[in-house]
Amino acid sequence: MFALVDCNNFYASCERVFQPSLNGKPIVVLSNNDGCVVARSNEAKALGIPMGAPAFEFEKMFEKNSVHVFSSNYALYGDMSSRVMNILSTFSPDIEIYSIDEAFVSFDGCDYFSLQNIGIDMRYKVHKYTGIPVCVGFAPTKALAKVANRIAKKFPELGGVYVIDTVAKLQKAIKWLKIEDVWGVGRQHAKRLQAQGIKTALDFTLMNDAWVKKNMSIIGLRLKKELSGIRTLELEEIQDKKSIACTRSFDRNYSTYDEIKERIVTYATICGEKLRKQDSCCNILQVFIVTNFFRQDQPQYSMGISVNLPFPTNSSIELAKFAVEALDRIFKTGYGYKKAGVIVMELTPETSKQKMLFENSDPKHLELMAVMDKLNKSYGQQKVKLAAQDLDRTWKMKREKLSRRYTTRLDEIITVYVP
DNA sequence: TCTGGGGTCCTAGGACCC
DNA sequence: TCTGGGGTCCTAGGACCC
Repeated sequence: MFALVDCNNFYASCERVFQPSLNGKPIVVLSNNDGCVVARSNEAKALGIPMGAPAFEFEKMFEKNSVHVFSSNYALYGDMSSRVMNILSTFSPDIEIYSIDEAFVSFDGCDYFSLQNIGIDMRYKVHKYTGIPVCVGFAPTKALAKVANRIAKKFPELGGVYVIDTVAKLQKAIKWLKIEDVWGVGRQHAKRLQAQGIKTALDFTLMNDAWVKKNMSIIGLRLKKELSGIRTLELEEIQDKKSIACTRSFDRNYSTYDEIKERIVTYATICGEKLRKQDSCCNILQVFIVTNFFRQDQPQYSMGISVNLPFPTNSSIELAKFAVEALDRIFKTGYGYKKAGVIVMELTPETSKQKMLFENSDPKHLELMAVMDKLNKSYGQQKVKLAAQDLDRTWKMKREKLSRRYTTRLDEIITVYVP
């Protein structure tokens, strides 16, 4: 059996741990630049605030309903996540961290244990040690564990744990689950399936294999089996990333080459840091720039370009150089740019770097980057920069409602008043 | 005025090879 | 006049996830 453990309204719950007075009150957490709503407490959901709602459109509504608004605090969420995952690892050595707020845990060979009780214990310990509420769903396949988790979340009277361990429960669950809520069925597939008269996960499992294969590829076919109780997905090992991206919207429209160039260099530097963290080099680098497509009154332009590097590298200096060369080939004046990004691909391990005949990554950079990474780790992100970056720039991203980094910075830890 | 960011996998079709 | 067959690799685009 698999367990799927999923934190409830994760980002909102993280904020609440350190401000318990907000329990029972509506909370939303915003994306970068305080742009969109990316997390909502149950109370905020009940107010009808949709996922992805643009913050500026809802400002008055937030105020009227006393919604507590937070900028995203990834230092906090990342640390809280690893605490939760550590606790889950004590229940079984076989765990797959599926995202920042959920994990699959394998309980194969535990036939004589009560999974219900294990689930209750997981919930208790995670909440006791971190303050984060979670729900647990058990089932024989991953897709069904997702379903079980959904049921645990949807029906609070179950106590946050649900086990699908009989045919009757399986049938009942997939009959209850609407097709558009199935894991792996997005908007497009849902539309096409509904057009075929498919309303529930059960209907889907009764479909013709050929149709599923043709319209949803072998992924759809696998999903169909999973929902019927036949295992096709196993726990996955943590693997190195196959591509790494740094893409950001700007705080305003940028129109000059120099402004964009500075951003591109910074994004390339960040890609370099991420590459070095997993000991990879990249062989392809992609750069894109786009104007603000919400502004129909302004001329639009978007362009990307992908460059095959002459040698694999993870040196920020070299990546920045190639990124600027790429930018030069796509930048056009006369537009207000709103977003840009650098993506690195075809990653190969640092250790198996191929020596090229004529050109190679500068070996001196290896040590230099190691020193840069070390300094930035001790003194804070982006303390040591390339000269092509804006040295005065501190943090232009809009983050007006940022909470403290309670768990990762000594100078920001929680204050306790003793009367 | 203001609208996020970072990933994965699969397929069809074209280019190319012998 | 008649004009094969079987591969591989790459890429763009589409779908999905959180």
